[in-house]
Amino acid sequence: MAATRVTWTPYDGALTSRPRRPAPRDVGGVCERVFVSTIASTGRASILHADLDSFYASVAQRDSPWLRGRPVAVGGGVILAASYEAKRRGVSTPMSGRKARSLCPGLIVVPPDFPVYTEASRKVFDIFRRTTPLVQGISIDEAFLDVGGLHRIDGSPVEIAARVRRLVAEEVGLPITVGVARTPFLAKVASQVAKPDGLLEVPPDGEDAFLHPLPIERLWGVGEATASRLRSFGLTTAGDLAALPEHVMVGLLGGAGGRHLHAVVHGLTSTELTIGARRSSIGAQRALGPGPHESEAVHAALLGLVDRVSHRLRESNKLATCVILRLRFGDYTKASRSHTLAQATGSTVRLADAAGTLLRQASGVVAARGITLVGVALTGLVPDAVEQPELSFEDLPVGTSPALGAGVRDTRLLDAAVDGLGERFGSGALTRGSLLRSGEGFSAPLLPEGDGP
DNA sequence: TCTGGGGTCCTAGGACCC
DNA sequence: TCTGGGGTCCTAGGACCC
Repeated sequence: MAATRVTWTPYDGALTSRPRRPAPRDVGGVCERVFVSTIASTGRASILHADLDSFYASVAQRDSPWLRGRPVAVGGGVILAASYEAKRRGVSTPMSGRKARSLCPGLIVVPPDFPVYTEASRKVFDIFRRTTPLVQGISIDEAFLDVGGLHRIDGSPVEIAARVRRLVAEEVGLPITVGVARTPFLAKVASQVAKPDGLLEVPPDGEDAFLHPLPIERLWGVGEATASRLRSFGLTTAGDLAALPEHVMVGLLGGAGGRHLHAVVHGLTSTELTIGARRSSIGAQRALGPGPHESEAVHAALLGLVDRVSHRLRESNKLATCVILRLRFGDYTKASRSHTLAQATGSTVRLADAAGTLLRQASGVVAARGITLVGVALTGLVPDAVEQPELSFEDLPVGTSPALGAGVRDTRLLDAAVDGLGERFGSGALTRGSLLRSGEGFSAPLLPEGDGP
């Protein structure tokens, strides 16, 4: 630790410009625009990991001055974020609201406000992109920045990090911690160590001194299961792991995990950022409560989720080739079922059919264990070459159907429904204006409005 | 002490093909 | 006809992250 340097003061020096631009690199994907930063010279600490502190809670304290200095948590049934005043009293995430209140009497719990977070995040990422074109977003509140070859700003990485912190404080009003190191992994660990509201550089010649005393849980990627496995072998610090040869680590954790962790504790992870990589899955899930739940209710919830994810799928101009059904049960065990489609699709009807089939296939385990959560994920995403119709359900001259749910946007769903009605009752007599009721999902017979049960 | 919603990546077995 | 190895895809599950 002695070799690390902590800087707590903002940088106010003059700025000069020095533009450089990375070359795009084809990584084999279709229409991928992936940039890999190659500017960071090995041997220099020029990767920043910038991480907003207790993001949601900090936004609440920013917007409601009376919350400042008090223990604040954001969430409801589950704590999504806790201010440092609350964290010091033992509140953490994810934790039930009830437990958090019992640990911290006087805790102020406020509901989340996601549009406000999205806007704050956008402003912070604007600051990142004004700092360097090489920004790799990790989540709504953290990103890596490669400042080894700056676009407009000069100064040492630590000076730039201090400037980012000052700009975020001045322009967005939020505290942010920055770690500076030679690799993204080390920068990430540095920022976690420096929290809250800190700045920590790990100089290249001080990496082992910084990393090796840390408990294994501090290593990015080591969670509860891995940590307890390692501790059962008497391994408690990063230095303990560094003393082991790679093949022993592989024996303990398996191929990829062992090799990765061995590389991590020897500072051998990549120095590059991956920028522009695209999402590989789209999912949604819903907790159903303790239950029991009727199978129709579970099916209806699933259809609502499919509608949501298929809408997001089309919004991002993609098609999906694989549908995954996720289930959670009363005893917190989980199960999943997946189905690969013969052809990629963006159709709510086809995706709903696949998801519904998977749910029926899983009905045995659902009945046996008591379902408490249902989720759906779409993977195998490919670009959609065909323009999707922009019509929304609300635009169409039909009344919404409770069975379809509000916000069904796939016009092909409606077409299929109309086709179904036409087949059943003869075409011509029915229009969209006389849609639609269904008690059992999309493949069930459809009845004209007013004729339902 | 029972926990929400959004993701990523890895493993392992089986099927299938060459 | 039998046997083997390698590669890839599919499926289910698990770990981890914020």
